[in-house]
Amino acid sequence: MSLQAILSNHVQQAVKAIFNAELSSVEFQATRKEFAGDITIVVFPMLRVVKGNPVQIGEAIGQYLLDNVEEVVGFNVVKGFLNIEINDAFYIGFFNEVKNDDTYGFVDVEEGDNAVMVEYSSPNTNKPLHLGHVRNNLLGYSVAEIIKASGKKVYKTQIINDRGIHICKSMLAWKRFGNDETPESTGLKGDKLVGSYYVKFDQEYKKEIEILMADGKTNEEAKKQAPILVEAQNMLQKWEAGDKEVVALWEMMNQWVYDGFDVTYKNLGVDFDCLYHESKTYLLGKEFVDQGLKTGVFIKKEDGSVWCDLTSDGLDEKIVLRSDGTAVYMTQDIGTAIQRIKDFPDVGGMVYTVGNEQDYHFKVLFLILKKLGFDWAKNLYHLSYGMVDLPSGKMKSREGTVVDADDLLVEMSQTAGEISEDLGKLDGYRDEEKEELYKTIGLGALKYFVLKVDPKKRILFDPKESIDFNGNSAPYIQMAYARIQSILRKANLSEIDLSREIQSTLQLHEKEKALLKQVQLFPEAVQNAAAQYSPALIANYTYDLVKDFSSFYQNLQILGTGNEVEKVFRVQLSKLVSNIIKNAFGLLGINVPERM
RNA sequence: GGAGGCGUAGCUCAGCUGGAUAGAGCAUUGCCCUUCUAAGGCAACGGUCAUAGGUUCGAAUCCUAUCGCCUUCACCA
Repeated sequence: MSLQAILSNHVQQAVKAIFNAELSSVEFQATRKEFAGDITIVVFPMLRVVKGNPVQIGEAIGQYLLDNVEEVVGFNVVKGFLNIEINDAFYIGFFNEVKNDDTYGFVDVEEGDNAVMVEYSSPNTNKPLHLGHVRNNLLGYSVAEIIKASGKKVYKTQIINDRGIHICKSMLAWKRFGNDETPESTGLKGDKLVGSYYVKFDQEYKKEIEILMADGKTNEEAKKQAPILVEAQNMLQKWEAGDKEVVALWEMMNQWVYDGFDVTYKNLGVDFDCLYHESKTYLLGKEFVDQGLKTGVFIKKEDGSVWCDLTSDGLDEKIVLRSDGTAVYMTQDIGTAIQRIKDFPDVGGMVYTVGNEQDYHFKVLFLILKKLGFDWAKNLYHLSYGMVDLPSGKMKSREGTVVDADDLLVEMSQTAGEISEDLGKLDGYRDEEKEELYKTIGLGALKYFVLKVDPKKRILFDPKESIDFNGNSAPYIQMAYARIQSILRKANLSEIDLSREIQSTLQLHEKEKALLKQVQLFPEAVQNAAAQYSPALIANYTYDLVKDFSSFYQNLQILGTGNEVEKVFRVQLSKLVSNIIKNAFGLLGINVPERM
């Protein structure tokens, strides 16, 4: 039973015994550093059922707790705050319980029927991944891990946007200007190669528009009549008709892109359990549009287009099928969602990691699925996140103002290397070991930089200012971990008996107690993060814990002074903290080094 | 115009379901490496929580209005 639960029961009993009133809940908070005590009970909310002076009520309850609860050794009341002091024995007991639990605070997966599907990444296949995708991938992956830790089964997935006019543009440019270039012949990553043709297409397109406008066409006409665009549209029609040559080219170039993406995913440390291809699912939604028409969820207009009227829900009318009967984005997403539940019947909810520019789209999608009568539709969540902007504004692929994901990863580990060299940290290590470490540190810094920010806020990324390796950053926390590993090595485990129960004769320092209080709250932090789909919560919580530990441990002779029991306790406490760091960083997808 | 989001220290951000004197990092300025890793520690400086009202014992947090920035409201995806 948790401390809060114990106290909560007793406070309710106290209120009943002293004031003859029923208290439905008790409000707790951690006692602020300036005041004596460990945990604080807020008296104000009780005034609703107990009339009187908050200070006197607090005094009465405090006295009752002191008399009746073993763990309570003192109390004081400041205004309406009842500060309770808890004895060391409770914390030492708690510590003995958890000190050897390598997964402390992190619930194991229980197989059940409450699985969650998490979608993330889902890039277009005509451009390489950039920093915006990196944020998406890191968020999605981390949220998946956090949900897992909260006790649910998770399927990671993505929908691959392999259909539509944008692919044809790259294909066409490759045919015209490609000279049979391949990733092998050029040595380029496949996604980079295809991306370069997408840019090439756009350049040609602009040229042709200018020529047409010089001929006296209006801008609008020119945009529609440019030969290269018309040709791309023809190509799309051929693709939809199943033209062999076009489909073969499409398959080849898409494969190049997938191979390129796979490299980036691997470097980012993300993965997927299953994939959905738009080209294979875009027709599925139509079936359900028909069904919805019959049940009156949708309406058909004179021109044949199908709409969903959401005005009674405060939204607009939304198109779900074009007048020519072809599918739109919404149609496809309806189909994909239904298909996923068919494929994985244990899935009871889904999380979509998609940028906040699509907030409206998902609001509508979820509403339509509800109207279609799917009971899982109430468990859909749009994990919406803000854009990553540059000082110059938005990233735009066509204008080349993007921070390329691969380049950034290389830069990060290079920076880690430079800093390490300057500090002379790794003299004497083999080159491969160094490289591995630089990756761990550089990638960690990037991931933490992105994940520590509330998902819904936009991130400003200044390439000129490198990502932090100091302060509230992954390398700081990684270093704390590495130092603890160093302590554990030097502690000479054969001499110090780590498995020994810490005796009750031990006197806890104030800071040690404060640290244990935080440790106690960690599982709750994980649950909150899962409920809110927010890795930022875990990141900031971990930093707070490590910072407290660091400032404490800086002034502490872990192996030097004190008696044997204290020494063992410090080493074990360090070990516990490092376990928590490792597990928390696992939830963020960040590795921890044994030394750095 | 309708809808949604954001606005907290010079900069980047925390601040859980309302709680005590609003917290970190960076930057600036002092100290601290014969003490298991200084990517560190201690301290100073820095705030009208966009603005104005309201709700209440109590508001950065909830409500309303205003201002500023962003997104969205396509037979694009």
